[in-house]
Amino acid sequence: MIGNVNTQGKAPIGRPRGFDVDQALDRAMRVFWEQGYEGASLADLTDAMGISRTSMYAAFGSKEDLFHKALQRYTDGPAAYVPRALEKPTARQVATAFLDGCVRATTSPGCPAGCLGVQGSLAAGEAGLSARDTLAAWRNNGISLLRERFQRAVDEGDLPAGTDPGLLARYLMAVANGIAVQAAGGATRDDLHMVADMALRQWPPT
Amino acid sequence: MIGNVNTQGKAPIGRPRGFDVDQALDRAMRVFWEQGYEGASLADLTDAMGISRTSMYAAFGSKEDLFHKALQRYTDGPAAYVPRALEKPTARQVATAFLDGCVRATTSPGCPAGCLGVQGSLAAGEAGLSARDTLAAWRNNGISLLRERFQRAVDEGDLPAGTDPGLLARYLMAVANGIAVQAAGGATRDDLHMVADMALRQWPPT
DNA sequence: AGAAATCTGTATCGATCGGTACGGAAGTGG
DNA sequence: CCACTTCCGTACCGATCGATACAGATTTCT
Repeated sequence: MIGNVNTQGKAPIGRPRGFDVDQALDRAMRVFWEQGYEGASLADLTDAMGISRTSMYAAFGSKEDLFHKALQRYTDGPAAYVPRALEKPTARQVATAFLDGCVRATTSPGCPAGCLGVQGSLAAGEAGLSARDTLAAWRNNGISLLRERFQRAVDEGDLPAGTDPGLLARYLMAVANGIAVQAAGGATRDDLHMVADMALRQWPPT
Repeated sequence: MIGNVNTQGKAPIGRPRGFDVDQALDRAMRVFWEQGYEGASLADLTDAMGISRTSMYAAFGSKEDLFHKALQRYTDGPAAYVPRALEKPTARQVATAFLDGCVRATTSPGCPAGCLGVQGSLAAGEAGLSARDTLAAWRNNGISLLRERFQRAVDEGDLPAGTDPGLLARYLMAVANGIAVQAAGGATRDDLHMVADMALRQWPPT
């Protein structure tokens, strides 16, 4: 009855879904974020989502599918600071906004500490290998986005000629990942903000 | 029959152990390193150690005890670059040796990629909470060691007066953790060495 | 030799894992 | 009304989880 408005005009035939898919996905994202892919059991997930196993499988396919959809939601939600940072006018502002967004996202009150893209599945047994590889690709994609943005900055003269955009991108991502690890270990937002500032102190002059 | 030499002179009564404790612990450390605490099952561990479940429980107590002993072995082995770095004469050399050792340890051929202290249990379900907290404390202890060393450097005039040793320490640990995450995702040693160099480019002047 | 102590392999424990079969409930179309 | 479609709760699947009971094997001490 909730949240399944059919934009085609007609209501879908059959019994309507009894829960809000987006809300359930949000709850699942939190659980994966906090406990990791392997550490989150079906019982943990369905309890948090407020639905039964059957409903979860019918709506999302499998635990792995659910994880992928939760990661997509994470990308569009808590990790939306990444595309926003890429739009900043200068490379320095991109870097600053990226690390600032990372600090905020990994220390956000009411959300699990750390980054789903890091702690979701960093090392895993056989059951979690797929999730691990998915997250590694997710992080590498972030590096690629930063590299392309910094390449553009070099082409535009915003960064000095001869600057290695790939190195800047990997450096920033490494610092962000380190901030995420520290956040997962309980570091405060102020602590990590100072770390981010320090990491940018030697940014190439414009 | 192997490797249980009694340093007290007398052999212990009862049937002697049929395997080398240190070697078995080394194998277990590798499994935890590669698969994480929750991702490493008893079957994975005992298969790698070459012993039965019973022998493992008799010799090490429990999975959690085994993990603690494996972490201690990791501290004394692959992570021994930390105390070595702390002994360097200047703060800059400490920082350089620390990050260099981190890059080497997290990209060592024949060893799992990444750092056991990070990926052993970063996010976990109920079963892995103890391991997660243990590793967070382990990383925080590393920060404390660095901070104390940098405080000494400030006192000795090796670092400029007014330098925040705690910030330097947390910054270095964050970079090291980020390097470990990148290594777990497949970054090469050369990639990460350049990242480490860049992270030190703005180190306070001596 | 015989008692005592320790180690090892098998076989198993109850609990939980991810995933599913099935039937009734609840909505649509005619 | 009725046929049809879909959702949901229960109950259950085989497999695996960490951990253990037990008996036989192997060693030291007396």
